[in-house]
Amino acid sequence: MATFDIDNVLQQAERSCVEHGARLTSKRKHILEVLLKAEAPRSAYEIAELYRQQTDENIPVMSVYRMLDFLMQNSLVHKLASNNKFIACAHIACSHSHQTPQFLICDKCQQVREIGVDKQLIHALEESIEHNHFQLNSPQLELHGVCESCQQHS
Amino acid sequence: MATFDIDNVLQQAERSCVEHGARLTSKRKHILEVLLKAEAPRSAYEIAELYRQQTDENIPVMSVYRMLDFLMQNSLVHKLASNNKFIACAHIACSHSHQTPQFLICDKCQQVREIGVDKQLIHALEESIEHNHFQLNSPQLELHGVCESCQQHS
DNA sequence: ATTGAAATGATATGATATATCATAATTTGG
DNA sequence: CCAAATTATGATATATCATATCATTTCAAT
Repeated sequence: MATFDIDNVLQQAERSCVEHGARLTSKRKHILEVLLKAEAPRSAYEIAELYRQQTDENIPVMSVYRMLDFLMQNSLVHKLASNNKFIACAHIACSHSHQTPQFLICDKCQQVREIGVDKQLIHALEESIEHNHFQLNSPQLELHGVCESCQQHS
Repeated sequence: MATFDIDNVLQQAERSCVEHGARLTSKRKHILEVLLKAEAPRSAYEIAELYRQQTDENIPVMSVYRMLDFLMQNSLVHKLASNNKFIACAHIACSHSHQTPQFLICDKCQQVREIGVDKQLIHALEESIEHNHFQLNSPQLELHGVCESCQQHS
């Protein structure tokens, strides 16, 4: 990852938090930065370790969980339920409003692509589900498979 | 649940295992029975506890995990990645071949419905994803929300 | 019966996550 | 500006989920 400008993304995150009256403290920002630099989803414990390496400061895992909660509430980070890891939102710097994320998780290299599935498709899925008299919270999809690069190198 | 005939389902499970040369031992069968009787998804530790209650026999959690693995390999049980719990397949007694399961998980009462999303829809979703040059393993969907009954009683 | 393979038990340990109370930092209202 | 209130973070303990590994038992096939 990190092909984008991390500083720019962080600034945008800052702006977005200010707008919502949320406090993006220095530590929370560092946690987000760790995830932005990571090439793959990380567990809370991995994040704590990376935080130590990158800031030379110790951080309790407890705090990491709390900061991740904050970041998730503000749509800056997503949790992948299928592997209990966390990932920075790929659309922080985008201007358009955030839609429900859909993830393609490569089971070989662990890299994740956050994609925008066709809205009509998602809408149809929602309809089909509401047919079952079920009220969706958020249709976050996590799809496991093999990414293009890993397909070639196998 | 348990509006269906558990014994019948167990017999069908037996038949299906024999066909595939898989050994549905007495303990494995009991584990499946525990899940068939449960009203909601259960964790491996909960299953071990229910097993004790229902058979008056102790069982190591290790063994439960192994037996769950077996049952999953034989499509008799599914794992819900989003909450680390297990559920009996809703289609064991159905004659038609098993398709990839789609789950509606109620975040209030924890009950789960295993639904058949429209095949065309799933197909379209798969296409859309393969457009991204991603090779799907299995499009198991876990969708969180509120079920009909809980919507009414809130 | 003997042997080999599969299943289960037993023990240890790793990995993920939450509860709770204490302390520190920040905001707010006078 | 200060005190109180709120929010954030630290520290400790413990719950919960899962795997590794080696020993023992069961079962099927000869």
